Amino acid sequence: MTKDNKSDICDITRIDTGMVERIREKLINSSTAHDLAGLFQVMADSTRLRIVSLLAEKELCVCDIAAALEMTQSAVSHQLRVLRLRQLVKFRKQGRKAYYSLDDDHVLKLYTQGLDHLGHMSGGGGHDQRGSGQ
Amino acid sequence: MTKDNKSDICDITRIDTGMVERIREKLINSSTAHDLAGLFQVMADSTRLRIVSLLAEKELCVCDIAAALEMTQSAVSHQLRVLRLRQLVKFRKQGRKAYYSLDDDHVLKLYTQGLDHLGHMSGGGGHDQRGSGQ
DNA sequence: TTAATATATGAACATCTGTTCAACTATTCA
DNA sequence: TGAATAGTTGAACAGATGTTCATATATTAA
Repeated sequence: MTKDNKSDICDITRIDTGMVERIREKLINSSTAHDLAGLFQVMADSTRLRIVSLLAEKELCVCDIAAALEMTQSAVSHQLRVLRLRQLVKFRKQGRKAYYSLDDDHVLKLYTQGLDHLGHMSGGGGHDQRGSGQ
Repeated sequence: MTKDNKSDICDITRIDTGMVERIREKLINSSTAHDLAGLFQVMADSTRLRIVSLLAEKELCVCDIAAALEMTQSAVSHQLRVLRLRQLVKFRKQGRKAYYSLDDDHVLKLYTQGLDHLGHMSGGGGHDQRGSGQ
């Protein structure tokens, strides 16, 4: 795809073929990269993150979440489905309600790790990470 | 979850406004949610993750990465730009080459935390997370 | 039973995203 | 100087994504 010969790197006459081979051994395999991208993709939406921030506190039903987020039940249900398919949340049915909660603490770790990174980026964290919701 | 009182939210005639207000206090604010989503979005692409997996090992120039990934320089440069804009990688120019490296260890933490989550999902990790790259 | 509630889901739509292609700048070498 | 190398970037295109709307299912209330 790149060039006709994969032993070529930048400078054909003195490319370190061995070096490229060595770093390729460190390369995450495509399948894992795809799965990992899928995981981060699920976390890469502000609506889903807001849902996670709520579920971090307590188990909630769909309509609770919809009310708190001031969104339609349908939109919330669609996003919960995405979170469910990736096993970030689990749920139990009770009557006509469906109570959702975080699947395990790895989700929360990822979430807080992300927030932590934001803090480091802005140079010491001058802004609230939690607030009025709007 | 006492149902004697006003624990029901969905039921319009006896919505627990107070409960919704309480959980709304736990809600991440929209601006932070947006920023965090942006961060995860950058991690939510297999090409960028493969770049990160390489840079986790050592500083590399664009053409090294392109060679290792068997992709065009243009495509890699575009993705490095995305990583750069979110401050996940930094770079230095040396001659006509641009050497990229991870900006700080938070990126790596996020990356490994994600891999860790994958391991937990598949129920004990039966597959390699690093491999031949293809 | 009928009506209302809680949730789920397919289709449609606008928006966003990753790669390719072409063109460009900047550096090095002859 | 001119040619080759390393890298960047804008436009275009195909594919993915989030919300809305309409509809469907299941449970509860009357």
